[in-house]
Amino acid sequence: MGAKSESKKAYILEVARSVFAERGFKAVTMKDIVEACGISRGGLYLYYGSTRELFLEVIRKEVERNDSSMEKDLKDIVKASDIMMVYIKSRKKEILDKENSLAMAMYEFYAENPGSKKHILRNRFETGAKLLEKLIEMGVKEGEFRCESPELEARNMMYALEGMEIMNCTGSLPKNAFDREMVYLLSRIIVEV
Amino acid sequence: MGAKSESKKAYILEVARSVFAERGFKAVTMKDIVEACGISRGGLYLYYGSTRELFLEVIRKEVERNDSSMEKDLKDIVKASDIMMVYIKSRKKEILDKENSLAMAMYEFYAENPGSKKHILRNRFETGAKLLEKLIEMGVKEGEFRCESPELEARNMMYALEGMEIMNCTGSLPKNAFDREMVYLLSRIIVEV
Amino acid sequence: MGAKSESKKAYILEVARSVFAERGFKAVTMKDIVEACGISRGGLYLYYGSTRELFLEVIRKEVERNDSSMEKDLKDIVKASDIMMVYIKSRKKEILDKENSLAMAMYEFYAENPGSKKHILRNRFETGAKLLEKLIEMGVKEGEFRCESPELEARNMMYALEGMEIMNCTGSLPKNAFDREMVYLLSRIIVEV
Amino acid sequence: MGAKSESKKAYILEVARSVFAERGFKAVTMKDIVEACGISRGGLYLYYGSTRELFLEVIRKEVERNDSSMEKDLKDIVKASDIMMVYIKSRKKEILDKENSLAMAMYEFYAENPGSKKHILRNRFETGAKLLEKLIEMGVKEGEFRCESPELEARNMMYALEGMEIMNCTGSLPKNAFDREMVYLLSRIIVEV
DNA sequence: CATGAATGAGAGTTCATTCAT
DNA sequence: GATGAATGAACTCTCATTCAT
Repeated sequence: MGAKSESKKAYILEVARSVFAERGFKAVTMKDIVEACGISRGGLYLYYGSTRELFLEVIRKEVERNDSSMEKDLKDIVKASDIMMVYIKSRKKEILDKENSLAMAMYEFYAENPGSKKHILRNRFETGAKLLEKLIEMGVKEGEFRCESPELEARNMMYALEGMEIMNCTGSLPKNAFDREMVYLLSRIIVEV
Repeated sequence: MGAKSESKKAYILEVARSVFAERGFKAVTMKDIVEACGISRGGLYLYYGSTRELFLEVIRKEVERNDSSMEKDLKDIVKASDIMMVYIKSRKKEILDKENSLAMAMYEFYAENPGSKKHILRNRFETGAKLLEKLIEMGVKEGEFRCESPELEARNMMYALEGMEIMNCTGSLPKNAFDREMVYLLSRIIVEV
Repeated sequence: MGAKSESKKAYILEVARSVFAERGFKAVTMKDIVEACGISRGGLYLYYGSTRELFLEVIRKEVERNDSSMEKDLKDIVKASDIMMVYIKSRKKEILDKENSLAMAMYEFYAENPGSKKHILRNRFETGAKLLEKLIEMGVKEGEFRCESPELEARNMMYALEGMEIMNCTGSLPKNAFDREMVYLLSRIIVEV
Repeated sequence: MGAKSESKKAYILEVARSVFAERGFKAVTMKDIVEACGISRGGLYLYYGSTRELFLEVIRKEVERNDSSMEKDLKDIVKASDIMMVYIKSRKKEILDKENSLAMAMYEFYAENPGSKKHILRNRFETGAKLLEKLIEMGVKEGEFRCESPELEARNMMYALEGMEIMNCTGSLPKNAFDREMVYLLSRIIVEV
């Protein structure tokens, strides 16, 4: 156990991720994965026993990747508004890149498994809200931002991001809507010079 | 002539609605509907030929119901903030009543049929945004509200509502989060006496 | 029994005949008949209990019709070759008018019920062979024809007719093939003047 | 690719052939094949996706078999009348061996697919007619046969064979009828010594 | 007589999962 | 480890047949 071919396991996971991104969670069958990977049916079962198991692993990797990617981008940045821009851009990419996004798959998965540990969606929200809150507080201290309730403002931003993500998944987010909303959100807290 | 028994058709639709509310769209099979209705396999096909057909009918009825329910509630109301409260309460009920909500089913459905006519989600967003914008404008005129950009404020509210809806579907919306957010949103525009 | 509406029974039979002519025997369902007739499911069962029952009745009528039609055409004809031409023309119409022919349906039916009484196909062959034999004999006596074995010649003609019929049913009889064959068959027995 | 077990594929085909021979084309279901083969439902679909696909393959093999069987029998034969006897005997076997004949199944199949490429019935007729024509010509040259129009004589023989085949399928060909007809056909062209 | 809603048996098809090689 | 043939459960859909009205 645990041994086998680590590289093959990783390969399967990578392919599975793209399948989930394209088709969501429920619609994906083990057969789909087998075919997308170009391996044998039995071969897949050697590594993963169900789409559920596969998906859990996919999102575990996803979390890791996101964490490290943010960390990298945040090195050497000092201004709060700059960090916020980095975060917003990263979410923008995530939200608008429908082809490559696991969002819908995760919505489907957690709709069926709401109590799941390591709830990546809940986690993403809380982490993001906390980050934004800190940034706003930092910005207020530095005189960049003005805001009476950084926590609530941060949460409002996060809700709006979630809203735009699901709307984009269902094809109901107009072009430019993301940018307009972001400009508006920032305009509410930025101190004009 | 689409006649058959109108009451039975309505009964099936009602049952189907609850099945979709409980299980989403993709996971529901005709067999599920048959069993939930307590009728025969062939009996269901007499009225509806697929889950898709059923679902489209369910949401058509849903739209009708919502429209008429809002209209009823809006009679005799004159203050903008009162109307806004009615709207918010109606959305609150919709969003938090997970057992009874078609939200997840609609997300799944439109994720697969993004270009669909009568896109109820897009429609709901646009209608709501327009309504809130008008209300804010009215409120500003009456001195109840203050707001520099009613359109953007309204859209932000709608995005936040969408965000809370999907978060609730996936079990990631904490209790009270809805109320806290609403209080915050209102606090931003309400003129304190 | 036997009473009901005779005209409706006849109407159903007429419609059923055209359905069998178009689709053969096996492929036809009671539902097809119901729809073609524009009556109710129960209504059809009031008169006929199965496609088999219907088909048997259809071919019973068919025999009657053919018998009487030949008789009519044969009145006042005296020359053997003229009568033969009438018979050949009547078979030509039957064989080539694919849209309206019950041939394929009958082949299917008797392939499943080879021992059936009132075997219309066997009957048609024997009757036709006997007729042609008599005609050839008559023609020989009158000096119109020459033929050493009227019986075998007649049977050969009948086999060829059957062969062309099934070939036409399956789309493998070329245009003009019927006429060429008939000219050849007649050329073998006609005495040139 | 299309590999799986070649022997099993062949086994299925062999069983399917006998089922088609017994029941025709339309009446045969995938379930029938499954049961006759003693394999699982899914197992059959691994190899063939429909009765149509199966049938097409069955007749493709049939053509191959017939071609090679004729070739084998024709080695070392020199007299035209001998070759003709071989052909007639091969058709006799085909026509009279009802249990084992695909004739009715092919009639049903092509009645539904008249325009089909590789129309085996049309082909069989044309090939047979051409062969008989050549043989008659050869025989005439050698003084074995006498015939004014080998082409038309050959076609007449083929039509008669077709006629007897369908009549046998439907149970309307009397015993000995085949032999009587053949004797007659040959008597018309054979030069008595 | 006539209707047509309702039933349930049965065919088609797909896939998760196992297992001999 | 890896393969892919094989199985059987589950789902979709159609129709012959019945029966209350």
